[in-house]
Amino acid sequence: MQKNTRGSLIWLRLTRFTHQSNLLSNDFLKQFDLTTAQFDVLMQISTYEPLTQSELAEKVTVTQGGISRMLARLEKEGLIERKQEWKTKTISLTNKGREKLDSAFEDQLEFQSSFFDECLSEEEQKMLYSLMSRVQKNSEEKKLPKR
Amino acid sequence: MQKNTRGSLIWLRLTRFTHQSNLLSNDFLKQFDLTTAQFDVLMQISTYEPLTQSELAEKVTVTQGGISRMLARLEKEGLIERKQEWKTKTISLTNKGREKLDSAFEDQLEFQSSFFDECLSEEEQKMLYSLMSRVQKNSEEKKLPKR
DNA sequence: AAATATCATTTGAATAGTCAAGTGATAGGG
DNA sequence: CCCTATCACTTGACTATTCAAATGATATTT
Repeated sequence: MQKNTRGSLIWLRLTRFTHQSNLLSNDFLKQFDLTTAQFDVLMQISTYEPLTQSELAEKVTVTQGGISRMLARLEKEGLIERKQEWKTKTISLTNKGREKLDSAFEDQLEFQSSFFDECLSEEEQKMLYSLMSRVQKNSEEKKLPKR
Repeated sequence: MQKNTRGSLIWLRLTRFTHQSNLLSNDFLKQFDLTTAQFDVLMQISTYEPLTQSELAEKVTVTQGGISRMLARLEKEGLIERKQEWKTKTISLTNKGREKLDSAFEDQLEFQSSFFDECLSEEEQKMLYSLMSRVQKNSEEKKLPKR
């Protein structure tokens, strides 16, 4: 037993890194009173607004239920608006949401980049991006039975 | 606005992949009546048992509180045992836990590997492992203030 | 021995997510 | 005009996690 495969070792590194960087990022974003997940969602809304909940769910790869709860929280905080429009709800940022995102945007992107800048060369980062793009797309294609 | 940095793009791929592969893995492990997180914890226990909760928390990079709840669930299922021993609780697998882990082990490692085997060559996998090892170690060093 | 410090674990309140069943709005047949 | 199907969203029950405050168990100091 205990002969780990290369794949499982890569998988472990990815998992641990993602978890750790999320914690650090949450801690970093505390100054803006945001979480990493919230920042992610606000970014997507800002890029694609106006859009429906299902479209947004697709973008952030979260279930409809998940997005519903997330948006309920963001709405309570006054960062986004939902308008029932036809049988759909249309989502957009409020001014407050846009301001908050703007204030955090540059710092957060810089923060994210620092994880890679600190230990990889430009070339290596390109390599990593290209490898992960393929791996990520591949996983996206392995769809769950009925999502 | 909206000029994403390379770092933030890598970060997004990593996040999306990890999330997606977790879902798929949960779905896969359903046949063994396990979740990905539980498999991870059982693996670590099996490798290092007997060990204390704090040691385990360290291994799976989860907080003490997190490990406490996780173990409570696993104990309820009869997969692990906790013995108060001195001021510490010592954790070990039960026979049931060991059997369950054994039954899932090979399939799960194969499953994890498939994410990479399907789209990367051997060389590329080595590359990815080496890059991610550096990135992950780097993130581990950026410790949170007081963990 | 009593008071206090220290370490390990638990627990309350929260975020973030899943799945699956339920609700609301509208469109189309009968 | 009601019945039903269908899409979009919500909600209940659950896992998994965080942080921070509380509890337990033992060791030390007076």
